[in-house]
Amino acid sequence: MDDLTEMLKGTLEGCVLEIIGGEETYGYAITRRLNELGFADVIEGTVYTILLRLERNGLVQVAKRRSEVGPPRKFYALNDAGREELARFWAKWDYVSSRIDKLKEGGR
Amino acid sequence: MDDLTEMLKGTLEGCVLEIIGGEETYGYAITRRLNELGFADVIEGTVYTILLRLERNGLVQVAKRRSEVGPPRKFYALNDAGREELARFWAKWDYVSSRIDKLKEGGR
DNA sequence: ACCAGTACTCGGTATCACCGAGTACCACTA
DNA sequence: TAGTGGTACTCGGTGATACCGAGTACTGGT
Repeated sequence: MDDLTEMLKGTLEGCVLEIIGGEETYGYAITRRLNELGFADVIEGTVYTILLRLERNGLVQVAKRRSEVGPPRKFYALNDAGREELARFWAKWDYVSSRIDKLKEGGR
Repeated sequence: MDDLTEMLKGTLEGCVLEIIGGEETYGYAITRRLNELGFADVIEGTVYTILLRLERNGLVQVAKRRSEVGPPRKFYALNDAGREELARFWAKWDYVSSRIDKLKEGGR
């Protein structure tokens, strides 16, 4: 699949929120997870900028812990504001994707 | 529904292509159509920038015609390149939206 | 000592939807 | 005939976002 970056704008951050909401995790692992999910071209730098933004916006709780296989990891977990933002994201997604699907089915 | 602009990036252009693909039409009417479809906050300026981009990228055929109710209209129709681009857009949309829905269902 | 894999930071870029101000055409009415 | 409202398009500039590239740094194995 060719370049998806424009279409991911506004949704990738929500995907990262969802992944963090599922379990406490860290940037490198989130990137791998996104790649597995089919977003093969999403790269570490992109995920880290999202994580820094989430932190700046007070949507996550951060804890630095040592790792046995490399440098320390910054673990992210959703706080209450993050869970609310995630709910808003899915509401928006449902709204937008249903309208687009309707348009696609020739909805008039 | 609150602000959708970020989520529409990369998809709004495709929606415009789809609308033009359905029938030859013009900017003002496309905006009204998008508003009806649920994209209530999409404004004329946005649609016109998309139309100019489509024209610049050689995806549409343009014809200026007089109107009985106002200034002349620029009618847009897809050419072959536009139809190909539209097909690519829907392929991307299907790909991305299915992955995101899977993530939403807790797909692991 | 070197290297591969892991893990994060940061300055800069391109693209896109949006905004605002401007131009202009037409029909209707006071 | 001047004004108003609806129609229709243009263009310079803004902000948000994903991406890029270079850099830093820790660990374990050869």
